[in-house]
Amino acid sequence: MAADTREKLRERSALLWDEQPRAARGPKPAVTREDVVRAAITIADADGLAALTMPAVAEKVGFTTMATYRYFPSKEALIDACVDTAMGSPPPRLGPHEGWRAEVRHWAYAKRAMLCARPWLAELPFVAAPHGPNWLSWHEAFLWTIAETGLPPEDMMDMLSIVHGYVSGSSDTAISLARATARGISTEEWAEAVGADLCHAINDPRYPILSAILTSKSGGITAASPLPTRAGRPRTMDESFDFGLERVLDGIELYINNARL
Amino acid sequence: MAADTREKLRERSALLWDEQPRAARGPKPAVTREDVVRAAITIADADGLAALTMPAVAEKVGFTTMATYRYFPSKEALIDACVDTAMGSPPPRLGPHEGWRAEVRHWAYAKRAMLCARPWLAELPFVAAPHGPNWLSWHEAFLWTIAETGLPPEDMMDMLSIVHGYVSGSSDTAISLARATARGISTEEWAEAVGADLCHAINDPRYPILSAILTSKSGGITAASPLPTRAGRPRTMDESFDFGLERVLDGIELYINNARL
DNA sequence: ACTTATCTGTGTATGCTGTACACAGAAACA
DNA sequence: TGTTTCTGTGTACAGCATACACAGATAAGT
Repeated sequence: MAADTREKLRERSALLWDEQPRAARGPKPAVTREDVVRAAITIADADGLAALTMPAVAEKVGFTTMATYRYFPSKEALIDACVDTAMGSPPPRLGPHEGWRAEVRHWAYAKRAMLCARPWLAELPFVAAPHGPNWLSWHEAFLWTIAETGLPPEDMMDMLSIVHGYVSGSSDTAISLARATARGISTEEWAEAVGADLCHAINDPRYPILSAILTSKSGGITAASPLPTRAGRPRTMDESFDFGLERVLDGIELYINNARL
Repeated sequence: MAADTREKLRERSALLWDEQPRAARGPKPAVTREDVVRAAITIADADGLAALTMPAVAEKVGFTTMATYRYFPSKEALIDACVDTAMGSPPPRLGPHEGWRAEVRHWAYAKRAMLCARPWLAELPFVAAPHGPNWLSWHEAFLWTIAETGLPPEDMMDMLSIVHGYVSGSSDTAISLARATARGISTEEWAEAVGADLCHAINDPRYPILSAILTSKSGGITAASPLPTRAGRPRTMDESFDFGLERVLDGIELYINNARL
């Protein structure tokens, strides 16, 4: 790795973690770094990550494009700060007597809700990007919920990886819908666009099972979920997430119970 | 949704699915669409998604930037094709007597390996993007493995969502490492960069549990895994993935067994 | 109070991107 | 032999991230 790259990463990380002392000389900045981040987040919330440009941020804040660079050395550094701020704090835990399973469920719901509320967060690749205080807080909150199980540290971390992985991975459809909604696309139009490609499978010999599922009476694309649902007991997108989460929690619970023996 | 947007999506989808008839008049194209896609994938493999620009693709193929637009109407459409091609075919199943659990495990490993082999795939957000033949094939392959359980269609689709979610979500660390490796960054350097931010938790009162784990004798950052491992039984990144997958499969198995009653 | 160092926001400029458009030549049909 | 239609090229433009130099503002040191 070029020393250049390493230095840049260190600088980005420092911007997230280290309070920089206020400059002694010179005029005071017109706004704070927090103001710039707030403006950037507002833009991303409204018009998506593609609209988050340095000129747009500058205009929102009220000064010239280049002035933004007085607050953040690069767009990457600004986005780092946006991510950590937009992530927010993890939810407060339910209570002391709820048990780890309810707490983990609570955490997972909150994480999913956070990702759907700010769908642009999921567009940012994890490229050894600096992780800030809030990112660590979410991890800490999960570890707290699982600590009562008495699992050894490496198991706790792996449980975090499981639940985090399931939540972020399985929410991509919901996030896609959220992104579409944020841009003024109706749920029906979104479902039509997503479902259109699935329909290519129908009657295609390469996809016998998918085709059977999609044409079975229990299959079908609904507005609430592009995945097949049974007429009598349709499972919405959120219900599918819940269903999957319970399976994951079952697996974790089984391990915990076995580990206690 | 603007009719414009919808039409563009339809065009992108058509490019993935519909064989366009060869033009009758005019000169024959110098290369094929597949050649263009191959060149683009080569660039992305070598230098990441950021290096995948229209000029770069054109130069690789051997003609002018604008000629690329004779093959794909937009960069988005080109990337659609790259994604589907780069994903490749799902692995052949193990055999008729291996059982669903071994088959699903096999599928999950293959999917993870595919994502790590082409880390730039994970950088592309799922924005109601068209899904091509290979994408459907991976789904079909999974459904095949789970079909023998006799679960109803909606359960099969949800199981797919669970495993797909876990695999893609929990592989982000491994993908990040793969991306770094592809760019010539050593594993040690990568681990140092990722671990640096975790270390901020140490002795910070906001992260008591994380701090305790990181400073415990079983904690520590190793080259193979930025997550804590126990000295006696270190769990590498891949082992953590396996461990988590087995928990997920346990949860699924429990449901299947209960459903059979 | 005056100098001087230093910081802020601005203006200008550069190289890169995706892509629109018009054109010249080539290939097949009439 | 036109005529049509498609391919690859050249030119052009708007928008992006960002480098650089500058003017004015500010506060520390004298």
